Amino acid sequence: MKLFLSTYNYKIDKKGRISLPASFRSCISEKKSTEIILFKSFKYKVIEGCSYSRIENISKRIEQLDIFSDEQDDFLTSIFSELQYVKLDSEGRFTIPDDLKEYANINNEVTFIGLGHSFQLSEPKFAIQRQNESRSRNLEQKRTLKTNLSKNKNEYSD
Amino acid sequence: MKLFLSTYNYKIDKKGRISLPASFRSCISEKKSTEIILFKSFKYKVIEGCSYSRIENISKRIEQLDIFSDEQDDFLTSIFSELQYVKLDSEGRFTIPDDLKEYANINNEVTFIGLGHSFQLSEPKFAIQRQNESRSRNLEQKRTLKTNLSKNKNEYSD
DNA sequence: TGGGAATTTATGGGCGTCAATGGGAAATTT
DNA sequence: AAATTTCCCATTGACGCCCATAAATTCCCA
Repeated sequence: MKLFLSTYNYKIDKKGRISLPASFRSCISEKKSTEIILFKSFKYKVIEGCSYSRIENISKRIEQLDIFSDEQDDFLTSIFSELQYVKLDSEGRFTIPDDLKEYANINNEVTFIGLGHSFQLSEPKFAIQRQNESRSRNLEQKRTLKTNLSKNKNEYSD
Repeated sequence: MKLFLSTYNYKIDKKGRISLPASFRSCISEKKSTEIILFKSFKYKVIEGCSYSRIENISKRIEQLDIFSDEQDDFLTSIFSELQYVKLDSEGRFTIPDDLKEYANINNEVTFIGLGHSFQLSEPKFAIQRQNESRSRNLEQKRTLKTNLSKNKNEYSD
């Protein structure tokens, strides 16, 4: 599976439809999938999205690995119950469910943010704010970043 | 994987296209890849580039961080959302996204600088300036060159 | 080893396709 | 029937694909 990358700004049309960025479509189209999964981010007032296969993987990890405390498990369970299937039309567009739209303060415009195996949908101004925040937090903690990135260097050929 | 080496000066044509140096193409063509990844350098007003497989490796490292930790979250947001897929045409050319062009003050001409596992795209005059600076810094620190090489390796690995 | 042939590279331009967006008509629902 | 959803078609600008060419590079063979 290709990774969800980059940032896109799209408009919601009068009928409430919005295009999933073409590069995102190719991230979920292994079996010409016409569905995505959307849910409320538990951290921020944004919508989280991913492919169905991602949900399957997370589910397996929770079952097999015992690394989650009861508390976290409950947390995850509550997230799963909020997952929604969302269909894409023949042009690759979809409609954001009302409750999610409200949760993320989304009106006419949406910013898609790629996060590797998932993506976020958010109100454009809030998206910029979040990107700035995480960038500056990363810069402040530069040393942690370097250590982590170079630690496993030898495992990879490039 | 072959390393990105050397320096090249290429022109942007009327349609906004520019050739990826042939030697760079052979660095990403493991599976006849026709995509590169571009993003704003964290350090300078230049564009950074690499192969997709390099991003996959970084992704794997980030995945090893705790799920839902602020650390992982900030990495995902600040790194992946800033990366852009850029396709090469059948002649090995690509178009530099407008926001990156603006960030690096690029107009008609571009200097490619090989950096081993990645490369940089910059405004030609700025490229010369940067090369002079780093050359003189290296001369000043001649005695500690060996030590610095291993240290710098990590700095440039992202 | 030299020098011409074949290939590759950097660059140019035409044109068809696709992406993002808009809107109407048919199908479904209440 | 009114409202919502699904399917189909339209538009515009950007981009991919194709073909072309001149310069540079590599290859080959005498």
